Amino acid sequence: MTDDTRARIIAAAERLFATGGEEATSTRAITREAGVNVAAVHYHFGGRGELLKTVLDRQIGPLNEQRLRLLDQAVERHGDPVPVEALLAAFLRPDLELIDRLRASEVQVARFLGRAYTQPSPAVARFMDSQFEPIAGRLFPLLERALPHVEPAELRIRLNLVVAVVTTLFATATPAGEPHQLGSDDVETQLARLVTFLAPGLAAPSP
Amino acid sequence: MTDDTRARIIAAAERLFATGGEEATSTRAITREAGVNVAAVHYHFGGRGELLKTVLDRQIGPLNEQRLRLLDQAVERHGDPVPVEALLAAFLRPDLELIDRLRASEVQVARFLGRAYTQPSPAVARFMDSQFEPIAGRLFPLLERALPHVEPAELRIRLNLVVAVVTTLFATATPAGEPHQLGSDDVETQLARLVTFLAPGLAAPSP
DNA sequence: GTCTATAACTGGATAGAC
DNA sequence: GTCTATCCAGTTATAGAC
Repeated sequence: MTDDTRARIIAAAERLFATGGEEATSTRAITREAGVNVAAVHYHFGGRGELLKTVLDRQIGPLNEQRLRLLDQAVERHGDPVPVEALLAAFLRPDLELIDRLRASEVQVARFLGRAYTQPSPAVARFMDSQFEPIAGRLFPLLERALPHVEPAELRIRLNLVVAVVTTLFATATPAGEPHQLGSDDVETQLARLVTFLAPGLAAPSP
Repeated sequence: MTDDTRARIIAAAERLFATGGEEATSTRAITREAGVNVAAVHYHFGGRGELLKTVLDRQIGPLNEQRLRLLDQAVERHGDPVPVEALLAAFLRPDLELIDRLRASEVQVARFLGRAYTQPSPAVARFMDSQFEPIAGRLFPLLERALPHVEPAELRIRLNLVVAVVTTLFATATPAGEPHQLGSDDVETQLARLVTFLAPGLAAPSP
């Protein structure tokens, strides 16, 4: 039952990190939730920190793969200057879908991803940066071509503000019963709202 | 020396919460930093939780007073429909100035205020809501008159997105030496950037 | 691989002497 | 008001039996 124990630990950690946040979740709570022994975490992962990185990677890895895929599709569909609205939608959709999945699951909320952005321990910070880099490397040149009238330095700052919004959407995600921050439970509506709000700011002339 | 002890505890707590975050700061660390006895926190505040609320109130209270003052000034200056840019500037300026002060002080960063937004314990969440309510009550009607073409429900959501940006500015504030997220160390420039980015999104037609 | 038992800490809180 | 001493709950981690 070695693989099973490992999987149960990961599942339990995802549930507890999601509801209570990383810092508030002890190894013992995880093993209790998983129904396995305390020592199993150290045996299978080497300690609490390694388990955390494993869990983060399992969430963010697929998210970013989807982002790259959607960006490719947007380029195919729209040709050279991809409209900024399409770029934004490709960038934001995976996040909204993930929040939606987490809200719908038995898990209460999905704030721990937001916390990974806003209050990273140094180790987590390095990890998050390394995950985001390939996305920015793909998205940024496309944004530059879509918005040639905005200076790249200004655009870089504005992209960080977009990321800031997404971050807080994670950090303040509500449970399934309560009303969604973006007003509707439908992901398409949420996406349309976000793009409508963010695209004009990205495209605004430099101050 | 009773008042002195109390003041020293508050000062030490502000320093430590600012650098390490609230959850990571123990009562014992605070009393060590303050050079007072462990029991003093319980004597003067009744416990760790009450101390935290005191510290939060000292930071956020003046911030919101300034916000209300600036909103009043904007109304005086511009007359009935205050332009959305002026409203945004009045709302955002106190935050940017506070971040700037905290960056310049001996304190490394000011992330703990961001954390109070994004990962509040239930008690802190209630406290933060009660602090924000009078601001929203003053700002929202002004926004509605400035942007009559946007439905109030839509506007409410967009205002939350604006707050999300501010939140993350706090949560990810950089130390004094490192480059500022908003590109410049000058608060006026930062404010102009933020308003330029956020105002068009607030004013956009409903999707 | 899994468990018990325990070491070695750190946390908040408080009783009681001063 | 301030201190010491102490309690007790909870944490990571690991040694060693099974």
